Amino acid sequence: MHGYDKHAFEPFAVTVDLAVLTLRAGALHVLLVERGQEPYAGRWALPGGFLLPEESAETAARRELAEETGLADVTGLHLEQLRTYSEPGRDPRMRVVSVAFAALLPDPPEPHGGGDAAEARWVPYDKAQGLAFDHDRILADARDRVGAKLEYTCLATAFCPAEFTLGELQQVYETVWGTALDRPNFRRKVLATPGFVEPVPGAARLTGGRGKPAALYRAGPATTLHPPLLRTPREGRPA
Amino acid sequence: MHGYDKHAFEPFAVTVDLAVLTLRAGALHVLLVERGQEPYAGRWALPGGFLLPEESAETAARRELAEETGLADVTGLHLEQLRTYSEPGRDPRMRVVSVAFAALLPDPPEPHGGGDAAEARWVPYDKAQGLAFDHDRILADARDRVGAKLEYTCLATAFCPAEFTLGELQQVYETVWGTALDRPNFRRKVLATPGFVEPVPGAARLTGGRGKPAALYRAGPATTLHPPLLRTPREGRPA
DNA sequence: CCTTTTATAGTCGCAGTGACTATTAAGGGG
DNA sequence: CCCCTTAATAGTCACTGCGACTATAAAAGG
Repeated sequence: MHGYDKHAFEPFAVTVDLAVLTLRAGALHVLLVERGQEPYAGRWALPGGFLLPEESAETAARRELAEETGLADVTGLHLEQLRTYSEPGRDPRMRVVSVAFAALLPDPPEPHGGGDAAEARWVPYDKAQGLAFDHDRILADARDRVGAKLEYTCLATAFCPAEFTLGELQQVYETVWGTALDRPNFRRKVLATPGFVEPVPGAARLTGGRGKPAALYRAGPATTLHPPLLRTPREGRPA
Repeated sequence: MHGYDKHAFEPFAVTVDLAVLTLRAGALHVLLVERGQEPYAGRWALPGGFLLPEESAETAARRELAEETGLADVTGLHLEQLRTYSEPGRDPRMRVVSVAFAALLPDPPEPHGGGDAAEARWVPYDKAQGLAFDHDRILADARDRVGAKLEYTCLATAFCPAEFTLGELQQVYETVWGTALDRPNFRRKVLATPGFVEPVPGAARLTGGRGKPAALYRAGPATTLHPPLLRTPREGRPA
């Protein structure tokens, strides 16, 4: 009803919390910071902080992302607003409303404890439990959201560098979903989806490893996948 | 970084805004209220209001929903958190962070202007333009979200009464998506999806109209649709 | 040279689906 | 009462997307 002029209103502290996700060594990792103060001193938590007076939540999230990762340029990175957590009592000291974001990084830098001396570290998703506040829930929501959006959007390319192989793209799906995918079928599906990826014309090659060199692709103009790349549980195959 | 103890923080006003959607006469309608005060006096806006000190955003949204619709019991209604709008300047008077929700109603009551004398009215979605604040955008986001979730969740039943015919369910899809669907195919698809709907055993009948009476169904236990009910394949190269 | 490894190409069969036709069960008008 | 209309329900058919699988190509290593 927006009767600002008639009703008194309670002021709230507004923060952003970030679930910064990346892939390291074939496993999903999340950036955590160690809390130096009460409450939850010594516990790990998602990076985050207060909104400044002239910032939107998105702006604040991107600022925190830059501070926490130490990356010079975070403008190209995918930021996804998850939802807002506003339960009374989620912070024992005061009433805090927090807007949660997921951020997807292709190449994880070694983090420095940003402005606030607290240590920052990449932690495998499965080991990231017992976080401060309601951050366990936020992190779980982030993974759910990202996993779901892989199905019907081009979000997977946000985990990849500018140029990538189809094998790397497939690893994104396999790692986030925790399932194995058939390589020829994945390839057929991705290439059949218009605008998902486009080949890098200057031919290919990559991966100093063994085997036949793979062709390079970059993200295409599409944002949504038609038809979607559906998750179908499949037993692990002998790799 | 949650350095509450080190940094000063700005207090914000936190509100909820509701896009209350329903189907009347085969068209999507939204509940709007007329503003009585500046800014935007005389303009239509989405219902909403401030969070009370001990309320979560969801609780506040449900309270506002009850006040604005005059419904005695809103506990069964579907509330969907959309996103949070926090751009500075979205309210010309003060810094307001607003958590937006979509609410889905099966049977639209005639609204009374809730607590705040302002008039409330059902407006066809297509006519709801030029709203106050950034409510045009919130309303568009609500429709996008609902339309998308119809594809892969059971959300459509939230627009239907406890018992409904497949024809009514199909009208939900057709109205929200703005496309016509083939009736036999829709029927086949819905019945083939386990847990989507279940027949009301006491046989059927409804709709005082002409034609063969339709069987009645109620919502099933499923929440997601496997496989999804995809919208008419729209090919695209956006941008 | 052969083996291993990884990328890429192609085949086969089934399930889901779009387009369409047919049948059933009501009401209304002559 | 008969017939027309209306709407729900049943069934057909061809195409396609996809899962499962096999085969070939191009590199590195021994």
